[in-house]
Amino acid sequence: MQLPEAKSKFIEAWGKLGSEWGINRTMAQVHALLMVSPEALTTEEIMEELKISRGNANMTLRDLISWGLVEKQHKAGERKEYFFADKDTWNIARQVAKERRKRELDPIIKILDELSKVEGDKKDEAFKTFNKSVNDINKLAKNVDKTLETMLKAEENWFWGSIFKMFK
Amino acid sequence: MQLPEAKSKFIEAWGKLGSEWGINRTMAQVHALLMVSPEALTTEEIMEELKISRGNANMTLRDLISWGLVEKQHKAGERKEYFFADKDTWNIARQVAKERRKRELDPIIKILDELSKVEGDKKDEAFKTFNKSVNDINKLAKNVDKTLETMLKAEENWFWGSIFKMFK
DNA sequence: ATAAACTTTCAAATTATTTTGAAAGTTAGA
DNA sequence: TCTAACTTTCAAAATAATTTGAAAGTTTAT
Repeated sequence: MQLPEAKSKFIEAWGKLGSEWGINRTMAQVHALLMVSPEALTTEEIMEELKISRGNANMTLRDLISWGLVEKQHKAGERKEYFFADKDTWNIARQVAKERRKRELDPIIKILDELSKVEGDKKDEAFKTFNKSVNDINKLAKNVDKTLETMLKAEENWFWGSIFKMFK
Repeated sequence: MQLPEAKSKFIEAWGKLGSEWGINRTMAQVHALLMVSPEALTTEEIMEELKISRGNANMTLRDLISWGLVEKQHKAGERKEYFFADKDTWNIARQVAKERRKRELDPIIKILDELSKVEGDKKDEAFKTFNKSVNDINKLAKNVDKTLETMLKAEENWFWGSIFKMFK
């Protein structure tokens, strides 16, 4: 297999994985492309390589920037914007964990907290089951939340810091 | 807030969370409904409660069974099938991790292994970057895979076993 | 063997998500 | 200021995912 073929396989696979995990396929593909590009790319180049429209490229890049996975670069004497992806997988994982925590975990914990407070007849099986399930999920979610928080400040923490070295 | 309202909020929230993580909204909702139901439910009851069609209910229940989250039950002297969800959050988490590992992580590792083998000009920046990114992701994926494997047999392992007790 | 009770299938309809592309907006330099 | 280079927006179009519902299939009891 040659590089160009390998590259498109990688982009395709990353796009598929993303879409299976609720991340827009194109966003994952643009990210994949930038991850294997030594140089920052222009919108034009990305449109060209992935055969996507200008609007799509623009929106996707903005999203990637808001996820903290891509940054804009400017080259001296050029008007064009260049886009560059951090290639440190650990940073990427941390960044994704951080964003998903903020966007999805935190909101559901808020709801679960509310639902934990619902009062009812302690003899009623329906109420008992509801209560137990909601409370258990809430506990699990809070534990995941705490674990992520610890993870995200790994550098400051000897314990997780040493666990993470195992993953590098 | 009363139980019926709380129940629908829970079902709605679980459905939303599912869809954000690539799990069909209806599937997550049916799962949520069964999680708060002390008794096993029939297809009819599920259709009724969630206002979904028979076909949808049937397919969704089959999916949930294939995910290992729901099981069929039969009541003596009845033709109807009843559906019941495991309510132990830790089992649910394990089960989901197990399935997603099999369905999504394993396939991507297979692709990454192939792409790791691609040969090329070691002076070429494009090749070097491709190689490094693919290899790094591959390593991370393999570590996640190993960690999940260990997690999934937690009971047999003193280290993770004791970590997990913190989550129970 | 037949009928009633129940489950499964899947093509077509619906709904949700993503993508396009042309127009509007912005910026930098002459 | 004006214009060319570049970026952003967003309504409409295209695509993808989900859902429906009626027909076909299956099972059980008589």
